[in-house]
Amino acid sequence: MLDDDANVTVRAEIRCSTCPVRHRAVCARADADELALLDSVKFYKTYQAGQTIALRGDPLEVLSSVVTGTATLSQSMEDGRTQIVGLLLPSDFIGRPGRDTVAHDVTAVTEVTLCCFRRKPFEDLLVNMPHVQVRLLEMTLDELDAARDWMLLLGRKTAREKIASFLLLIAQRTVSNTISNSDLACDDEVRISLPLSRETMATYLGLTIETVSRQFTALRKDGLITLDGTRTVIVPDVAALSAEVGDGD
Amino acid sequence: MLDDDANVTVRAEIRCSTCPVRHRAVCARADADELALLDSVKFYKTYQAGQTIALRGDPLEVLSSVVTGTATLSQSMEDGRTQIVGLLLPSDFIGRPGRDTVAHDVTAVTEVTLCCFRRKPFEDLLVNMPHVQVRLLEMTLDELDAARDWMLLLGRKTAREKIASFLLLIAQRTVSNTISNSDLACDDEVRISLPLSRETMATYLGLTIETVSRQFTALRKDGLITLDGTRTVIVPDVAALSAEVGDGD
DNA sequence: CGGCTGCTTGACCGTCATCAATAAATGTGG
DNA sequence: CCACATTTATTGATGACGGTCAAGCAGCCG
Repeated sequence: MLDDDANVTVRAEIRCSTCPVRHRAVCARADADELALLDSVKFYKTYQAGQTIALRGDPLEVLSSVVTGTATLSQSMEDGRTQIVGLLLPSDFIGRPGRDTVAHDVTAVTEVTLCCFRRKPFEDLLVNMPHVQVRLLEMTLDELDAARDWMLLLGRKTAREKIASFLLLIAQRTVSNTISNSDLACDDEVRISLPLSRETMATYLGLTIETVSRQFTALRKDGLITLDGTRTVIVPDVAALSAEVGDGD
Repeated sequence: MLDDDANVTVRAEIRCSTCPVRHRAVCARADADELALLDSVKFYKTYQAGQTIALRGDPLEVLSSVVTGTATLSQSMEDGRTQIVGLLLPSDFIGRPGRDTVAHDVTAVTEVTLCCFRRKPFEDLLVNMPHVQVRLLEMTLDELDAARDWMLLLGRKTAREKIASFLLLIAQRTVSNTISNSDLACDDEVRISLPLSRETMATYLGLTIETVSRQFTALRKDGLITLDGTRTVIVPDVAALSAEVGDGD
């Protein structure tokens, strides 16, 4: 995992206390002692957009938290069909203590900075960091819920519902990363800047790139969204878009 | 959760030491002290096929392990479209410490016996049961992997591939529940008795009941399976069926 | 035996994938 | 800064896979 071709490794360039994901990542509820432990062993790595961070089956040597940028977890079939099975946004955790190989391909879709720990030392430290342990279980349970919600989308939703769900998901996550966990309910229009290309969205939603494009056009023609360039979506009426999702998300 | 209409509650009718899931459930690596703690607070409940075990949004009062039988986790949309997001077979855990409401609908598909714990006491005990805590994280990570594998199936696989994947999944889980975790690679034919109806399979696979039925027929005509009644499938050549899956599962 | 439920089969149709051609955005070098 | 090349996105034409609607069939139990 975390191959070193053409990416930068820096040891502890940021103090945890000023870290942008300090209060949401796996260290969220770490006390002073725990934080000092983490701080002493952590290091940063940066990957460029498009770079592979890890491949399924690789030895799992490094665990990490996303500090900035967006990465994907994906699963592929022999003939090339691929499904993104997880979006990794700032504060999300990569890798799992107790496993020795990587379970899914990890790819940077924008420039990504990771806060890294070597796996073995981290696992050893974990015993003495009950708050981190609890937080890790909590985050894993959240991911499980998210994965299961996505299963409903993949198995049962129409292309239009998938796009609407996706836009609202990104809107929600953007809002809760800027403002402090507020819900997205304001009547104002919302500007979303998409971290993903049409192709990546298609891979995430179980669609083709053409269908994604057509649904964007359709939503635009129906006045539910406005496009500013290709990567910025304006949602004039969040409630109206929510009505397209098909369930109470 | 765990409403009491028409189901049986029995306190500690089985000793943990003779429990069929003792070595695979959340208690798998519990030591003598931990097991004694669990034993003193556990109780059993039995649900009939078709009964609702819990509904999304219910207060989460009881956590449990499946001892015998099969249950499903499912997620529904307003208009009734439903996706099964998890199969619960013996040893699987239901509910999550740290949450106070049920996240998904839980339904018994056969008669189900659960080994139950009231949530609050269980959470308190958890602090003193490190082995249980670790096992719980491990099981949650396994579930997450399984959910993500299923996302590939739901998003990218054809109906035929879905059915083949499902049959092999059940075959694998049946084998590893009888023989001790051996892999299913024997050249002999394998008999699978399906715990699910066509309808439930469809809900699990993101298909309709008609498509499931048609694919069973197609696989039968191609000599990949034989049906004995409607609930028993004989796979004469596991490798041949595996070739229909599309990836190295 | 009739009625019920669950499964299979058939006919038809819609959604989305596929193939293909532009068009727009992005990048590169002169 | 513009011409050109390359990637990314849009739009169109067509068809296949799986969904829908509907009828028949099989097993089960009173």
